[in-house]
Amino acid sequence: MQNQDVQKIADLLKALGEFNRLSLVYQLCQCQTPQNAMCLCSCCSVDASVVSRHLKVLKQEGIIELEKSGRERIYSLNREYVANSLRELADLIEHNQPVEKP
Amino acid sequence: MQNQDVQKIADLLKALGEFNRLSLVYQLCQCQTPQNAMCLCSCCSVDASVVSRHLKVLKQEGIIELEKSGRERIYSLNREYVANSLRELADLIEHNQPVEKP
DNA sequence: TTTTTATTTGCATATTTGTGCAAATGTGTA
DNA sequence: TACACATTTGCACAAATATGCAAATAAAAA
Repeated sequence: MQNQDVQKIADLLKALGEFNRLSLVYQLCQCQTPQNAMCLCSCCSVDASVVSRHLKVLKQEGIIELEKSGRERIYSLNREYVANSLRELADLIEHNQPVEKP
Repeated sequence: MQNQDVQKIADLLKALGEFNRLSLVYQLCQCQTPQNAMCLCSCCSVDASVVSRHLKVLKQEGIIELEKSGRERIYSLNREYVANSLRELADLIEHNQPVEKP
C-alpha cells in the first residue's frame, strides 16, 4: 500500500476523530434534510466560527457537501463515501484484503 | 447518543488517524503472527521511542494487544474490535436517518 | 559478572490544533 | 438605503501532539 493511500485514510479518520466534528457528523446524520451551519451549531457548545472551521475540514475530506442558498450554506452528509471508506478499512483490517468493488 | 459515546469513537478514530500509527496498524494487519516493536519499526522512519509511544496510544484504545515475552513486547492487532467499531459507525452513518413519511 | 538487545521514559522543542472574539464579507429584508 | 442575519476570516493564545535524543529499565546472551 502506498504512503499516500495511508495518508488519505489517516486524514479521513483524523477529520472524524475530533469530538465536535464527529458531533456535527452525527447531527447531520440524523437530519432528514440538509441543514445550515447555524442549525448544526446546536449540537456543539462552541462559537459559530469554530463550527465554520470544523465544517470546512469535513468538507475538505469529502465527508460533507455544501450548497449555497442565499446567505446560508446548506450542508449534507456524504453517507456513501464515509460508510464505504470505513467498511473498506474494516474489511482490510479483518481480512487483510480490500473489499471487492462492484 | 451520549457525549461519552461520541468521545469514545472519536478517540478511536483519532488514534487511527495519524500516519505512523495507521502504518503500524497496517503493518500488524499484514502479519500472520504477532510482532515485536523493533520489527514494526521498519514501517515508519522514526525513532524507536516514537514507535513505542504510538503503540502505547494504540493499546490504550484497544486497537492492539501486547504480550510480554522476555525483553520483547509482542503486539497483535485486535482485528474484530477495530473492524466492528468501524462497521458500526459506517452503518450508523449510512442508515440512521428518520423514516421518510408517506 | 559484563555486554548486548529491546523498550520505555524524561526532557526539550517545533508544529499543529482547537478555540473565542472581533471584524469583514455576503445576502436577504424592512 | 439601512439593517439584520449567516458565515468566514484575521488574530491571538493555550493546549495537545509528534518527534529525537539521551538516559533509564529490563532481560537475554556472552
